[in-house]
Amino acid sequence: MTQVDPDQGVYGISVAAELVEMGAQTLRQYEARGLLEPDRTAGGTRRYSPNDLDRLRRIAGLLDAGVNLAGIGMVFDLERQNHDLTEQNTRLRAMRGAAMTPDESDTTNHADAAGEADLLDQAADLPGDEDDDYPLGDPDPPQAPG
DNA sequence: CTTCTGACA
DNA sequence: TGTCAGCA
Repeated sequence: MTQVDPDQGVYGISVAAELVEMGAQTLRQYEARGLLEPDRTAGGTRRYSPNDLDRLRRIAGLLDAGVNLAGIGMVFDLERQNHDLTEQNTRLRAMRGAAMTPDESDTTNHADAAGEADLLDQAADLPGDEDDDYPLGDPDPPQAPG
């Protein structure tokens, strides 16, 4: 049986917009905001995957909950970081359980010191490898009167 | 179909 | 702020 890749873009923007009950312009806007990145054909037209449609429905839900588009972008980024960190966590746990015997808690000579340091480096780099998108720096919003 | 700009609540 | 209409 040929299983369908849920990440594979199949729907054109009009079909996708109808399926999620949004305007096509709105879908383009979400992509411009970085909330979505549907596939593109060689000609440059968007192809939305089933996962993209789920993402669009989640955007609608978050908007309905009162989260603005900027906040939704933060939610998605945090979800990705959470996913990556969880993955690294399970790998670290698995490796430590396999490589260490009770007597070998010797601090001087770890057989897998190199590999362990490598994983630790990856874990440490995770939050930063996403170039700092949301500085959260200026607390005062630049707002024009009227 | 694409990007871009402006208007409305 | 988010959505929609019109243009090229």
